[in-house]
Amino acid sequence: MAIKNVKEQIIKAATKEFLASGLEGARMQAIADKAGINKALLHYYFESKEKLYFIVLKAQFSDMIAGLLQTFGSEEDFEPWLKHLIRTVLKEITSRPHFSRFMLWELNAQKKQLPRLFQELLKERMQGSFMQKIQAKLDQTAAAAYPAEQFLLNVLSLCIYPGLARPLLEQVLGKELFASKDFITAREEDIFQLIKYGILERKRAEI
Amino acid sequence: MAIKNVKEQIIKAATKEFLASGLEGARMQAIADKAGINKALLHYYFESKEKLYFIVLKAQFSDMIAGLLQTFGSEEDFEPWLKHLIRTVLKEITSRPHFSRFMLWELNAQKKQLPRLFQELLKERMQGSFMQKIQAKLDQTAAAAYPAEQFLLNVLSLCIYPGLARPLLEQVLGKELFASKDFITAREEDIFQLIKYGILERKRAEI
DNA sequence: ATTATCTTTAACTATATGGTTAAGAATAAC
DNA sequence: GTTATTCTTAACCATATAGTTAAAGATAAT
Repeated sequence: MAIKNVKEQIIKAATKEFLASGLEGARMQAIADKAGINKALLHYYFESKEKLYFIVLKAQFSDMIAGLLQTFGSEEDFEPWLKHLIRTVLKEITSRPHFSRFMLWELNAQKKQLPRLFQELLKERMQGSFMQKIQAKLDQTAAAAYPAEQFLLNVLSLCIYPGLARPLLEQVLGKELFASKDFITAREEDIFQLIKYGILERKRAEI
Repeated sequence: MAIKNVKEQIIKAATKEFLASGLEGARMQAIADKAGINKALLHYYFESKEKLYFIVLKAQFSDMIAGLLQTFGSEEDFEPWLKHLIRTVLKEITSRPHFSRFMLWELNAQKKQLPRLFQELLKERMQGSFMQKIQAKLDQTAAAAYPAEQFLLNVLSLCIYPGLARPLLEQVLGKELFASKDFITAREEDIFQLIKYGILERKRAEI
């Protein structure tokens, strides 16, 4: 049976197309081409563009959330936990080069449906309060009472933005930078140090 | 003569529409509506969607770059300079809520034209090497030899990402957070502290 | 072999949208 | 008052694209 194979190929192709071009920008013909089939067969398996779109999206959300939430809640001391966290976010982001870009764009364009879908999946996967866990981790350290929201913003910003703005930054910083293999590992270490010293040492200095 | 008035209104409307929806997603009818005129008059003043698009874009790029480059090159000591820099980036970003989002999306979609336009404007406005100035500033401090690229990435990430991901983050952190007036000022201070301690104290600790 | 399922081909419909056109109305310039 | 410019109306064209359809071919299941 070639069924599942083709369905899988369609989803794969559709994922690429939707993440690269959004719902409006995506072309059903392009999806069919990428999947190596024709439009008629595409509609034989999937009713409409919208249906296919939400199937793709749900899968993407789930994958992403799964990897992240697990790491956020892991039972480690602060420093190894932070390192682990940074590495995971960087890995999840770089392994899905178009996902965050897509999210930021599409969450604004399709403002009714996507936030709801996202919210549902978050609730489904998240047991207990997520922010409280982060706060608890912080409270084990010299940075006790440092707000978990700021912490989360810092980690996400530092990990996600560079990959997001890569095409832009390459114009300013030069094409070579991001291409270098060491860059991500160097970046990983730098983010760790920045947050460690930026939060812990600041608190120590304040006392 | 009502000419300039209408042209201005069209540009204003087009800017909104293009930044919100991109080149493909923007609708000429929507631009005409927003400008309070009809499609015929729109084409009476502007040949085509593409032409209008690039006029809008060039203006936006110029505005943005102007404000930023000035601050980056200002002659101040490190700490006031950093504070000034962070404040300016935050201001430029929050005053153009759709611009960075648009850039990240569209730079990828229209990959030939936009980077070239961006590059041209950067060269035009930038005298002397931009990164070298940043490095010079860093070298005045305890963080001498801290790479200017990492520094720039850190500042931009921390300032730009939260505004960018706001709709997403509000799902996780709650709607109230960003709405609060103090949030931006608190964020401004936190970014400053984070970079100051994260870079300077780290270097001191390493010695 | 026969049947059910999968797949292609190719023409077709419906709709949205960028852009045009021509006639005329309103407004300014002279 | 006459002319040139600005603006509206409303119909129109061309094109792109989501989706359909019908007929036939290929492949697997029985």
